[in-house]
Order: sequence, then structure tokens, then C-alpha cells
Amino acid sequence: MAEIPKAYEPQAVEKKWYAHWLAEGFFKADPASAKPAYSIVMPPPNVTGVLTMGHVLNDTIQDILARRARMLGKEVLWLPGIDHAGIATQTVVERKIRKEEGKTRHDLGREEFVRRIWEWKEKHGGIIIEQLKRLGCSCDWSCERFTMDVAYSRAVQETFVDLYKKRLIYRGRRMVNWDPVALTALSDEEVIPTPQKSALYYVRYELVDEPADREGGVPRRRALEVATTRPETIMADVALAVHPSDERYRSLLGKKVWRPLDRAPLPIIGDEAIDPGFGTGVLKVTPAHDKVDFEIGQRHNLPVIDVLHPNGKINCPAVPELDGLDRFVARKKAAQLLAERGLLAREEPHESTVGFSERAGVPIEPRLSEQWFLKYPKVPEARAAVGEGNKIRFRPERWETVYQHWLENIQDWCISRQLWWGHRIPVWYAKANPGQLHVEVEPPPDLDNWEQDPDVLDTWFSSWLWPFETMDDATRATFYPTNDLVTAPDIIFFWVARMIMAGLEYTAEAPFRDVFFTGIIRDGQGRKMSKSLGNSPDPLDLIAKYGADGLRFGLMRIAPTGQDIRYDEKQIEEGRNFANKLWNAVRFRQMQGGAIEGEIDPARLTSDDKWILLRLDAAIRAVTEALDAYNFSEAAQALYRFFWSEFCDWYLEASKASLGSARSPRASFGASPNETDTGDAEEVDGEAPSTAREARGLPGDDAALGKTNTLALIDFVLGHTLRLFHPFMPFITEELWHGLGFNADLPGEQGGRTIQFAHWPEPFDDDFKQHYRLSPNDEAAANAKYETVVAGRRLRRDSNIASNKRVAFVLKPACDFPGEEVPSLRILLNAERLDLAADYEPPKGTPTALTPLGELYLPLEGLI
RNA sequence: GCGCGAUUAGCUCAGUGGUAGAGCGCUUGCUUCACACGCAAGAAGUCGCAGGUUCGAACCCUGCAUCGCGCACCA
Repeated sequence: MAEIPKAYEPQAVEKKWYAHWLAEGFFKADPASAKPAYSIVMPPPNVTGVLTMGHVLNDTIQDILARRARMLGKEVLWLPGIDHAGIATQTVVERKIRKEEGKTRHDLGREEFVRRIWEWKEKHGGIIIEQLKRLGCSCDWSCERFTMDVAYSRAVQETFVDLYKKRLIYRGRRMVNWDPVALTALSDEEVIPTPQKSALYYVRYELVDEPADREGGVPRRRALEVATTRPETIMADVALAVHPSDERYRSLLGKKVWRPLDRAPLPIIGDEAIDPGFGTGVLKVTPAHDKVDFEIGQRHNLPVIDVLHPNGKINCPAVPELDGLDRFVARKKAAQLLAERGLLAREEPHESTVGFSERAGVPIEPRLSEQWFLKYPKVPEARAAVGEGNKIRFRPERWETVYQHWLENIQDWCISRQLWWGHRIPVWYAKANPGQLHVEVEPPPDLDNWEQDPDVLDTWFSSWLWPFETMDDATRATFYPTNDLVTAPDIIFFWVARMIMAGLEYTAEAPFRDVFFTGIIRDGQGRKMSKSLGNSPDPLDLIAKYGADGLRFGLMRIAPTGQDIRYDEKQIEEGRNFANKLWNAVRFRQMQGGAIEGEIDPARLTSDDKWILLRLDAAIRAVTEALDAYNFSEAAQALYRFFWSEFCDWYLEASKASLGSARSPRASFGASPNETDTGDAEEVDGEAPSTAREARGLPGDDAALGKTNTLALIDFVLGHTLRLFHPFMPFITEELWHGLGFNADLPGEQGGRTIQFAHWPEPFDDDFKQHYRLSPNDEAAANAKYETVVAGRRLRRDSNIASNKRVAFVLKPACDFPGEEVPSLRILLNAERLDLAADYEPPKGTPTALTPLGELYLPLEGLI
């Protein structure tokens, strides 16, 4: 027999099988298949991305769904792909070029820069795809898509043109979220509100035409105090505003004040938007640099003065002290200037929430600019599509509220980005008349007379077409709408909601039926995993250390539905340990030799056999139900418990009795242990079968048949268990499937050239149970035996008898005790001998336990 | 301010009305011929707090507290 390693060594096994699966084309989806279709589209990772624990979680779940669907006889398409990730990618490549060549993208020019990004993409992009293969993902790689593929790009532009013609896309000069580092507009969703400690400056705005008071001989004008966090934008003030019904200021409405720093008279106006309770109840109106102020300005016909450059530096030559300074430097400087001029009444600490750019990590700047906006299509339909009884179900359901709330308050989407990497906006402006637009996918024929819009589209404007634009017509006919979407809840607005709207608009279908939201993986301190914190382990290191199966299974066991996950490497280690347990259980079977035993003889089933069949039935039910409910951790847990605690700890141990592989059994009937000659131990050695045979009261040849039947039972259970585990642990299950010989031609549903398409186990039906004469009583009987064993082990331990000390037990049976139970009982008790004695009189002080099978004694003088 | 989630053993978490569970960790014993990535036995919990409903509450209801998240506002 070939040497089977004692511990599972995943590296070679994983490599071998993944290559084999690819070579065999097992993951390929055939649109022409007669099987029922099942499909998932993978949330495309960023082209710059590397595998994170979040991906491991997401993609393992998708792989479980896909693999189980194959085993359920479905034709499966798991469609992978990559997102071009506009800002992220542009930033990465620009940084690289700056570092290596000291050049900016402007030095290279647009065409050359975009070419460089493509070059980078070919060389370094999509590393994550190879990493997903290491994880075992069963994607149809022949369908891999990139959001910048020619066909996909065309679809994106067609969508733009279509929505423009439907008047849902429009161009407008509006307040947008400006990223002063990436130098582009952002959507509201890309802005992360972050609490910030700052200062509230109380600035004095002196009233115009008011006689000056005299305070200590210094002329001091009457002034309005205004609380602001942004004194650096004072030069852009165009008014002061108070609530119209604020008694304190009503008399001042219509009067004027002097703007500090860049001195100019400003009107005092009344507007409902002002909260009289904040600060002094007076607001400085700065339409160019605040969204609310902009709206007030619109209502009152106020001018707009912009004092910031796009990069966040002050643009105000009239105040040379501030001009050219960065906005945060200018803030302090402005406060200082005001203080010097006696215009800063006071300054107090203040905490407020500031919007930060998701990408650049700096505060965004509200900025007036010309951008393209989308009025979302199919909003009411999208709201109606989600919920119980509707087309789409969210799991956990509570995300529906979040989704509905967002759609209820939805704002138009700013879709233009001032980047070079992305889908170019298919709009041309006539040079002679910039008001004349050509909005088509194809450029205008007389191109020289036109200028294309320099901007590209928001990356999500391409991602929202992902479920259907990734498919060709034949694929779409079979696999669209998709079945499941697995994603993290933090992109519910960015992606999920928008895909639903796009699907309804362009395919008249909801793009998927079930959306499973995973939790977010956090570190031991509950922090989100992130590169900057350095608290995110590299999944590839974990795969190297624990194997892909160990990583997958360990993570699945701790990934409760919809709750965030507290990550601990210990748990991955447990996954590895479990894979090892699986390995060794099979190794044990292989050491018994022989080929797979197909037939189980119902007449020869022991109580242990029946018990494990019933437990297996329960496990199949539990796993199936849990997976149907998208409860992956419960499924993993049920499998873990069945295999380790029931199959290995009890069944395999008990089976050693009939396999004759354990130490020699010795049992006698009705005899007192004192009468038993202990000197004949050597005689029993190597004769286990005959003694076991005797113990069971069976004719001689039956021992061999009994052994065969036990092996058949083990094979049956392993065959089922491997299949149940396969979606979770694809590599080791395939390896063991072949190792045990399940790939040979076997009767019924047992076999299969690969475990990939082996039938998903079904709970046992009544015919099966009748055939094997299984009844709940069998379970009770076995449980009584195991309880007796635990009581006996406790006796040994309470008597301080070491595990390696050989002992003999005496059982005074309570009722008719079936003799054939003795050998397995003895082995489970780790006893040298188990004697049945109805009339046993224990010596005084003999440790005794009352068990379901009778009184169990551990006579101390009987120690061997 | 509005909403959502969490609060159960030292840790991480299961547990939707009927005797408190798992894994890890811990204690003790064991290198027993599948596995020390293992085996066996064990200790360990007023189920956040306060009320209520019920024969009976970790579970249902109300309120509170703490932690986390989202949305809105934030001059």
C-alpha cells in the first residue's frame, strides 16, 4: 500500500486538482444544455485589487452556491470579471509614473497616459483572478469580462446615449462634491461623512452706516457676530442670512454689513433655512462653497464668488496674505488676520461632520461646476421589485429598509468624472457653436469641426450593466436573469440598487432573484480591515499556511448570516485541523484495505451502523436546509459536528470492534472476573476476529462478512459526507473521492469521475429506512450505549486511572443485554476486558455508575 | 435627530416559549497501531438592566443602558 501522509498536505493537492478541473472544462457553462440553468455574476473586483479577506468570504460563498448547484444537476454559469475602477487605477498608475519617471499624466498627454494604463493593466492588472483560482473558485473563466472590453464599453456608451435621448441625462452647472486631490467631481455616495474636531470662529461683521460707539476711546462699530468653521471663505461671502422670524435680527433685515478681509458691503437677508439656535443665528452666505448657501443664493438672486482653485488653494489676489495658500493653512491664517483686525470675537472648539473623499481620503470641497447628471430610471419599479413575494429578495431582509429609504430620498446622480481612465462621454460639441451637441456612440463624420467632452463616466455607470452586458445573446437567453447575487452591504447604493434599475430599464427584468449580503470582516478589535491599518491578513499567506480548504471552511464556520465577522486566525487554523481530521478518517478507512464496498447487508447492521445512518440522515437534512436558507455557518457547523463528534468520535471508534483493528477483545458471559484466567492474554492477540465472532454469537465466517459490512457502511457515510463537504472544501474532497475510489464505476449514485457533478445527497426516504430497518428506537439504543460509555470513562477518571492503564469493567445488565454489543462497548471504554455478570457482588468501595444498560463497575483490584 | 444591529461561558459566537449550547482557551490524564492539526474526562454562564405578558421568558412586549453601523443635519 502506498504511504499515505499522516497529515494532509494541501499545496500539491490543490494545484493538481485545479489544473485538472480547468483542463476538463468542468466550470464551463453551456447555454445549450438541457439542464436547468443556474447563474451568478461575480461582483467584479478592481483591476488594481488583490485578494482580501472580504473577497475570500464573498467568493467562497459564491463558489459554494455554484458547486452545490452543479451537484443538484444544474447547468451553472459563474461569470467572473474585473472592474476598471476609474479613480483607483488612474491614481495607481499616475503615482508609479511620477515615481519612476518624475512625470505627471499631463506631461504624457491623455492618449499616451491611457495607453500606459492599458500597458500596466496587461502586466499587473487582475492579479486577483489568479488568486481566486488559488481559492478554488469554479468560475467559467472563458466568460471573464472587463468593464473596458470593447463590447462592454460600447454598451455603456449606448446606455448613455439612450438615457440622454430619454431626457434622463442632462448637463448642468450645479454644486457637486469636488475631490481637490483627484481633481474630479464625485457622486454623493463616494463621500464619507466623518466627524472632525474643528473650531467655530465667531466673526464680527460691522454694520454699514452705523455710528461708531466709543469704547475706551477706540471707535467700535456695531457688528453682527457670525459663527463659521470656514473663515478662509469669507472673501466669497455675498450676504448674511437670519431666520425671517428671528426677533433679534428682524430690525436689521435689508440693512448691510461690511465683509471682513476683502471689505465689501453685504446685504442682510431672511431665509427659512437658517437655524436660529445654531451659533448666533446668523449665517454667512457663501454660495460658491456650500450647498445650502448655494441654494439660498439662488433663492435671493445672489452672485457667486469662487475663491478656491480646483486643488483647494485660495484664489483671491485681493487678499494677498491668503492667496495661494492651501485651504487649511488659509483657515488658520484667516482667523489670525481677523483677530489682528479685532474682527474675531472668539473661537471655540467644535465638532462637526465633514465629507471625505472615499478615494483620496481628504475633505471634499462643495464646488459649482458643469457636470453630467442622471435622473434615475425606474425608481418606483425598483422599489416595488424588492421584498417578500416580489421579484427580488434580500437576505437578511433588514437591508430592504436601507434600500427603500435610499430610493425614497434619491438625488440625481453626477456621472461625469474629470479623469482620463474610463468610458469617454459620447458627446461632441460643435467648435463653431458649443451649444450644439452630437450625442451618439459614433463620432460625428466631420470630426475636425467638433470637440469631444473631455470627461469620462463614473465607474459605477458601467458596473450597473454588469449582470446582462457581460453576456452574449445565447448566454443571456439561458442564464439571465441570474439567480443569486452575493455582495457586501456597503455597496447596496453604489451597485445593487443601480443594477436593479438598469435591469428593469433595459431587460424588463430584475437582474437577480436573491441577494445575499455578507457581513463585514473585522479584526480582533472590531475595526474594519484595511490596508492603511495593516490589520488585514493576506489570504494567500493563509492558503499557504492552512490550505485553501482550511481557509474556506474556517471562515464559513464563523460567518454568521448578516452579522459582521470578528476575524481570528485561530479559526482558520481550526479549518485546517478539520481538513486534517477528514484526511485521517479516510486514511483510517484506506488502511483497512480493499476497494469501495458498494453493498450494505441490512441483516448485518449493528446498532452503531443504524445510529450513524440516522445521524447522517439528520446531517443531510440540516445542511440542506441551512444552505437553502443561505445560512452557511450553520451548514458548516452541522457538517463539522456530524463528522467529528458523531462519525469519528463514536462510529469509527465503535467500528474498530468489527474491523478487528484494535486491541484484542475479551469478554465472557455470566462469569465473575475473579474466575477469569488473566494469563491467557497472549493467546487472544491477533485473534480478534474469532473472539469478536464468538462475542456476537455468530458462526465463524460471519466475522469476515461483518467486517465487510462495516467497511461498506464507512464507505457509504464517507461517500455522502465528501459530497456534502465538497462545496465548502473542493480540493480535499476531490482528492479523497479519488483516493477512496469513488471515481470508479459504482452502482447507484455513489460514484462519478469527479466529485464536481456527483449528486447532492438527499435525505433518506421511507423505502430506504424500511430496507435498512431503521427506526428511532435504534437511535435510542445506541445513545444508551454511548451514555454508558461516558459513565464508564468518568469512573476511570474519577478513580484517577490514567488513560494508558489497562482496566476491566463489569456490567450488571439491567435487562436483556445483547451480547453483540460487548466488543464495541469494550473498545469505546478503552478497556482490556468487559465482563457481563448478572450476579456480580462488587468488593466494598468499587467505583460504580448507574447507566442505562445497568450497573457498571470498575473493580480496582481487577486492574491489569 | 431618525433608523438598523448587537449585548448569552475568559474569547468568538449558535440558540424565536418548556432541563443553558459549540469551538477556542483553561484544568486533569493520555504519544492507545486514522489523526497531538489528536483522544478522554472536567471546571466554567443571575443569558446587559428594569418592568410587563405567560403555568413557564435568553427567546414575546415596553422602557433604559452600553457598543457598532447607516441616513439626515451640522454655519
